[in-house]
Amino acid sequence: MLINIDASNGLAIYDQVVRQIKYAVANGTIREGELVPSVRELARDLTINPNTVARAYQQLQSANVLDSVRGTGLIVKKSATAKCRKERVTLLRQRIREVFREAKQSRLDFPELKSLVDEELERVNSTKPANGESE
Amino acid sequence: MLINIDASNGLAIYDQVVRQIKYAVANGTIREGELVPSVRELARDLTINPNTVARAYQQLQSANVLDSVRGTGLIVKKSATAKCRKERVTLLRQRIREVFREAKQSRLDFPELKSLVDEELERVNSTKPANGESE
Amino acid sequence: MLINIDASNGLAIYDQVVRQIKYAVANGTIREGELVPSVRELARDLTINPNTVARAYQQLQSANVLDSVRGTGLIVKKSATAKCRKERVTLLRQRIREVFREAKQSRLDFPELKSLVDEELERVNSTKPANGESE
Amino acid sequence: MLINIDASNGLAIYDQVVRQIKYAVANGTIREGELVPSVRELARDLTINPNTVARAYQQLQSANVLDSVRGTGLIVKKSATAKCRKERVTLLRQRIREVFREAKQSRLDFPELKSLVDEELERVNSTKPANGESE
DNA sequence: GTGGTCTAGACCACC
DNA sequence: GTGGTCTAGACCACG
Repeated sequence: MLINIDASNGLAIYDQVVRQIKYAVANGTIREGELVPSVRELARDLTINPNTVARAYQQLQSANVLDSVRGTGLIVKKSATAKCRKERVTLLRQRIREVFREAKQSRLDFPELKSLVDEELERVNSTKPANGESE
Repeated sequence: MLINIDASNGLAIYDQVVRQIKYAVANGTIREGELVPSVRELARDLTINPNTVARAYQQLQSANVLDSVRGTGLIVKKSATAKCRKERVTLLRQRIREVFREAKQSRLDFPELKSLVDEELERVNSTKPANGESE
Repeated sequence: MLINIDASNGLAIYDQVVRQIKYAVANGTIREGELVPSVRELARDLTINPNTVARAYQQLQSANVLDSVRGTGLIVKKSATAKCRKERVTLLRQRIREVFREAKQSRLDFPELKSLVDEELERVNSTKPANGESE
Repeated sequence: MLINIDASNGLAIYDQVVRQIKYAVANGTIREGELVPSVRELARDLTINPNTVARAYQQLQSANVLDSVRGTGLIVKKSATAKCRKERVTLLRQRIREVFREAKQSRLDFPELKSLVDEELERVNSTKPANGESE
C-alpha cells in the first residue's frame, strides 16, 4: 500500500493522505496520467470515511496534482511529478529551518545542536533501508 | 521579551508560549525565583488572549516550572533551570525526529536529506547572533 | 463536425452535445431528413464515451429533434429546423439572463457592466468568421 | 442579509456562498479585518448545514480571502477587497465571453445577438434594486 | 462503476 | 463561544 495513516500523530487524516499522495507522485510511485485509487477503494483500504478521502482528493485537485475525469476517476496531471518533487524539498526545508530556529532561540549551543542532528540523522539512515516494501 | 508567536504555523499558541518559557528558563534568561510577566502584561505584549497566557502558565505550574506566590505573581521554581535544560534537549530531539520521519516517509534519498540538513545547519550557525558559549 | 466539447468547463458533456446539435439543426448545418453521425462515430470523433453520445441522442429524440429509423440510424425530424431555430434564441436568452443576474448580484454597477458587455460584443463581432446569411 | 441561496439553480450551495462572500468583499459590504458571520450563525440564517458553510469558508481561506483566527472566527484578509474586485470583473468577462462564443457557434447573426443582449441589459438595469445607478 | 454534494451529529482544541 | 475534523448515510450526474 502506498499510504499509511497514523491516526494518533495529531495530523489530520486528510492531510496525511494529501502529503503521501504528493510524495508518491514525487518519487514516481504513481505516474502522470495514471489513475489514483478511487475514493471508495482508498477509503476501504485505509478504513476511513470516503468523505475524508474525497476531501484530500479535492485538495489535490486545487493543488494541480490531480484532475477529475467525469465518471472515470482522478488522474495525476501532467507536470505534477516535477511540481511535487520541488514541493517536497521546499516543505522539508521549511520544517527543518523552523526546528533550527527554535533550537537557536532556545540558545542550545551549536555543537550540541549539531551532534543532536547527526545522531538523529544516523538513526534515520540506519532504519531507512529496513522499511522497504516487502508487502 | 524573548517570545515570538507565530499565529499561522498551526501550532497552538499556548503551546508556543509554554515551550518558549521553558527555553528561557533553560538558558537562564529567566532565573529561578524571578517573576514571570503577569498574564495581562504578557498577553498585551504578544497581543494574544489573556486566557491563552493563563492556560500556558497553568501548564507550566503543573510541569513544576512555575509556582504561584499569593498576591505577587508567578515565579520560576527552584530546580526549574536544570529541569528545563534537560527537557530542552528532549523537546528539540523530538521535533528533529519528527521532521526526519517525514523526510523518510517522503522517500527523499538520504544524501539529499543530509545535504539539505547541512545547508540549513550552516545557515543557522552563520546567522546566529550572540553565539559561542550559551552558558 | 461542428461540435466542440470543452470537458473542463463544468457543463455536462451530453448537454453540450445536445445544445450544439440543436444549433446545427437551427442553422441548417444538418438538414431535416439527414442522418446524424452514428453514436460510435461521433463518440470517436469527439473522443468521448459512446454512452454519453447515446444519452444526448435520447434527449434529442424526446425533444422531437431526432427520429430513429430502424436499421439506418437517427435522422433530423421534419419541422425540427423551425423548432430549433426558435429554441436557439430561447436558450441563448436564458444564458444571457443568467450571466446578467450574476452581474447584478455581484453589484457591479451598470455602466461598468455595459462597457464590459460592449467590449466583448465588439470582440465577438470582429472575430466572426463566416457571418452574414446563416443560410 | 448578505447572501441569498437559490437551491434550485444547479450551482452548489457552498459555491454560491463563496461567490457571494467574494462579491460582498468586492463591493465593501464586508471590510478588510472584519469578521464574517460565524459558521453556525450563517448556517442557521440560511438554513443549511454548518458543514456546507465550513466548506465555503475553507475555500475562501485557500483563496486568500479569509483568515482564521483561532477561537475567534474568520476575518477578511488585508488586500482581499482589491483581489475580489478584480476577480469579479474577470469572472464576469469570462462568462460573457463564453455565452457569446456559444451564440457565434450557433450562427445567430450579429444584429440579432446584439438586440437580444440589449434587451436583456435593459431588463436587468430596470429591475436593479434600491440604489440603482441614476448617478 | 466513478466523483460531487449535502445533511446530521459528534468530538476536539482554542479563546 | 469559535473553527476544524471525522463519520455515516444519502442522492445526484456522468460514463
